[in-house]
Amino acid sequence: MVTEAGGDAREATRARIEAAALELFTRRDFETVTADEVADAAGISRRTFFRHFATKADAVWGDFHAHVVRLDELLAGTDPDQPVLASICAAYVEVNDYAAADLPLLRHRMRLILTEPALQAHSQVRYADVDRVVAEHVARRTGADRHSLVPRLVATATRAAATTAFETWLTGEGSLAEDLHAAFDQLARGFPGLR
Amino acid sequence: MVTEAGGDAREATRARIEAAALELFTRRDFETVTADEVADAAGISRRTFFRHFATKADAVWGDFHAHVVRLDELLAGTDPDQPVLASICAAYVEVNDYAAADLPLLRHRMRLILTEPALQAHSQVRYADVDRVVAEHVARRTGADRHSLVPRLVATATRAAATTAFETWLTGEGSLAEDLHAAFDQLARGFPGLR
DNA sequence: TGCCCGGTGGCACTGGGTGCCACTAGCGTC
DNA sequence: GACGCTAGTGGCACCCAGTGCCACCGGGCA
Repeated sequence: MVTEAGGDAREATRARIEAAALELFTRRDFETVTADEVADAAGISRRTFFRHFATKADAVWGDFHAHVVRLDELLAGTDPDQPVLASICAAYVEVNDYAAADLPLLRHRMRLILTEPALQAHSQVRYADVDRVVAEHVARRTGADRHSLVPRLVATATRAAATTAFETWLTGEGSLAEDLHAAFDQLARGFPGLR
Repeated sequence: MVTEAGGDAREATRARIEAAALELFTRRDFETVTADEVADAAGISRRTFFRHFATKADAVWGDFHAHVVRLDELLAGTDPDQPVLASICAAYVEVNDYAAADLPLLRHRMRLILTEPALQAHSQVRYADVDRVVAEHVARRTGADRHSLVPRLVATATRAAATTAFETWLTGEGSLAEDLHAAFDQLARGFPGLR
């Protein structure tokens, strides 16, 4: 294989795989596309595909770990006077603040993740990291043990809010930030009218 | 195969598979146990295993569909004067009201589902049915479209509460009903102290 | 007896994922 | 220039989940 100047050759093939995967998965079903086909489309071997992505599903997620790290940093840097829920909402909005040019890509990606059963299932594993980070933030702010009810519950409930916001964003026309704020607002007010 | 008097022979083998699977998965890891091993332990062939359960993971869940149906009926039969969140909480408590003798089994099952990554992932698919049922209930009660923000959000958030309640129940000593009420209470009050 | 039918077992096949080995290109060292 | 090192790759064999197909076997029924 030709190594194109510098050590970012690996990053380049990774990006090529990612693009090929997203294109194929969007054009057809996720399940009917085999790893071989993605590898072919990306111009690499099946074995190499699984060296870059542990799972077929992982190719859809891009560098999600970087997002989690960023979310963690954002949460750690929030104003202690800001209400906890508001700080989580702000961090979610910030970490999902994509440039306009990247929005179509994000739409494709999220549509896949929220629609395809296999990817829906896989998302649970990825979101576990998010939950851990948020629960630790809540624990820091409240002094509670991070394994106790409130930190865990806030983490899973806010993630539920974020996921639902993504769903409404996909089907609607508003901005993602608006939808996130709307969902968090409902959550923080304890669903007014339903109590 | 010997057909043991009546048409419930199928149900009997299904129960045998389920017991063998739970026992093996609890004793070792879920992933390291092969479908062949479960089939052997249950005294049937691998092919028959997959006739009773579409997935290795499904053997852990028992007849979950019946639970969803029951939850749906409970929600449909709730008092219209009762607050919506309270009606969902009550339905969750009711559908998880196990006899004391069945609690150890439930603990094993839930520990597996909440601990093993593969089962965590699979749970997302099963819980999608629960979310649909709850969202429809909220839509009925509020008059909102069942695909709009509030019904969806209430469904995912209450499920998050229920899941978290199961986690605290597993690690603590309280009753499941208590933990469910505690989680729903936090949720319905919008997390007092965090706003 | 002949027929249907539900449950079963065996077998071959696809596809995801892994371990192992061999090859190559780049790079520094003597 | 020969040497070794390393990162990235390809190929191959293998394991395992899940499926389609066919053959068998038992019980009920005309």
